[in-house]
Amino acid sequence: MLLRMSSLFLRTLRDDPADAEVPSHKLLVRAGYVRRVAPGIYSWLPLGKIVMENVAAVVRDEMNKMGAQEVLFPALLPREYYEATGRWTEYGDTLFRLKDRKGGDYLLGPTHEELFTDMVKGEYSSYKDFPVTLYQIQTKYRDEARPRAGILRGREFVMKDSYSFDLDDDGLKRSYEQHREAYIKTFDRLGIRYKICFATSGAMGGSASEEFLAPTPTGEDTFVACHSCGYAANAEAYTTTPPASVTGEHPALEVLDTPGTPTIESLVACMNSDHGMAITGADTLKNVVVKVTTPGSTKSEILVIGVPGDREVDFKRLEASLAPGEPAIFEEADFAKNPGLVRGYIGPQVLKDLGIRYLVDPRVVSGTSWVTGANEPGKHARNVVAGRDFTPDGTVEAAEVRPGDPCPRCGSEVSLDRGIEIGHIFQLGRKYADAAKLDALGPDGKPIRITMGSYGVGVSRAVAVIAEQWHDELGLVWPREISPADVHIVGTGKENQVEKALEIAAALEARGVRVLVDDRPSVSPGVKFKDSELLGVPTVLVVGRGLSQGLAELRDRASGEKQEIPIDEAVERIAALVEGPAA
RNA sequence: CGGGGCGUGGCGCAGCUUGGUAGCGCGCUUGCUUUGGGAGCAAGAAGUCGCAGGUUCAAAUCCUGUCGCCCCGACCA
Repeated sequence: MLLRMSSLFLRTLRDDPADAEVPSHKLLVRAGYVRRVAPGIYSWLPLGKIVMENVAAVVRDEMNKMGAQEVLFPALLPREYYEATGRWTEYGDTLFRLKDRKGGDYLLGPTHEELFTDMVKGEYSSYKDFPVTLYQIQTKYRDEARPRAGILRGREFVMKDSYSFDLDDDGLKRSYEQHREAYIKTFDRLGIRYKICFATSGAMGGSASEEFLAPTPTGEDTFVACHSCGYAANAEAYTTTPPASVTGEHPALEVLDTPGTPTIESLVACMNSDHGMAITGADTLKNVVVKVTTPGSTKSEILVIGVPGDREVDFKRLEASLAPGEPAIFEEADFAKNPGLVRGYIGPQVLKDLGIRYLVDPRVVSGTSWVTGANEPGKHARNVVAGRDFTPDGTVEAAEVRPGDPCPRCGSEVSLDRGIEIGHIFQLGRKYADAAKLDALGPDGKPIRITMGSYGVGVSRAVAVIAEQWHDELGLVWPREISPADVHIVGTGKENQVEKALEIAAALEARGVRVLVDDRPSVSPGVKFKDSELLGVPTVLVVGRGLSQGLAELRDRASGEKQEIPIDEAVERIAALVEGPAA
């Protein structure tokens, strides 16, 4: 491959685009890899297209190596497939919907579980056919409420999704492990730093699920990591370690006057000054009311969540815990309709009588004593003992996770970081197989319900993540396998320098090296250097003022190292770099 | 959906308070000079000032409405 900048469809920008915030977005636009067309929708220019293909090629290679077979489904799909699994309605506004000329409902596929399942059902029917794993690299569509961060989170994006079909749980486990290994190899090759995190399976049901999160400051997912045992989990999947249950006598429950204390802060201050206590927010029990709806039903249930007063309820964690139920904030109007719930002074003592379900943080174990609301305006109670004065209906992971919280595996302190999801592996189980009645006929003549796994890699997102993790103040710094070229040859000013650059470029191309050569006439050296730094090709060869002494300059984009080399050795030196020490 | 900001040549922005010739930088075209760090000089091309209505002799500027976009939050791969 040989790209000449004199004719390459490329325009680099000196200024950051006004609408870009994150580094990958700014750089991919400035370096002329992508251009925005509509919110969350981007065009890929020649260099960007090459980079995306390179990422796709790595993903494809690793999928093929693990024995998966590539297929391709349409992006434009009729409603009926998503009707059968209920997702036409469940997916909500995120689904891009459209009508054909006859008024028939169509959608742009956000994922393709239904199609894969249906295809396997159509072709395979014997246990001898299984297991099988299929994948595709497709453009997906999600009408996100708020697309952001350029390529990182678009409404149109390229994704590799694969599905495994197995006869039993052990087979599913094997398929899952194979994908896990393949993903590790894939992301290693892509040069992405990542953390494999336990994840919640959410509304999709199923059991084991892990996310590959690439840590970056601009990430949207929060994950918990333990640096002593290596445990890592999406914040939604973090499990709180409950203290041992407490036995022993507590003084009787006592109701105190605490006027004007609807918040934990004011309550703590009042207790300590007016009632001779020495407590912190952690000694109080905060009770948060939510209403929960289940998809497909219009009724909502009132639910009270009890967490230690020093912690906020993390709505994402609560949602994950309650899935498929969807919690919503209890509003003024709701309180008005439920006079038993006194806003700011709710205590669990009366919930049983009100017939309201009460779930508590795992730290609220039997025998613990709390300061909490007395269900009357201006009054709180102390010595409210779990198991004596109230009995929760269960526990719930809803409280926020904080750095320093205990690791559920080894007890050390965990840290919190942000990351971007680049891969997700997921033991789906039989939800889709059940919906499609996907069976194989067993050796005994009886049908076996197939069990599935689903696995995704964000291909276009990976491009942005690599840019996010591999750049400096000068521009992009691509890992070689992803880079649009192996070497960027800069021929500065003088005509003979450009000629020599082209000559070396041709020789390298003949060796199978992918070359980008800056042969633009009458462009000043400064501009060419800046562009080479912005574009981020890993190796840069400058054919310039040294030419008359038979020298060229070899630069490493990542380290910034420069060295003068005899120009006659340039081809060999570069070929060696590209082919690697082993080859 | 809540909060904040912005719509002016391809890109980045000024002008709006106080109405009167549409301006700057980058990029682009032509010529000459220049050629190791986003060159210089000269001459050019390119804008329904988001849209609609109103006020006015006159609107990018004032008023009303509307559409769109970006950022933060809520929500999602």
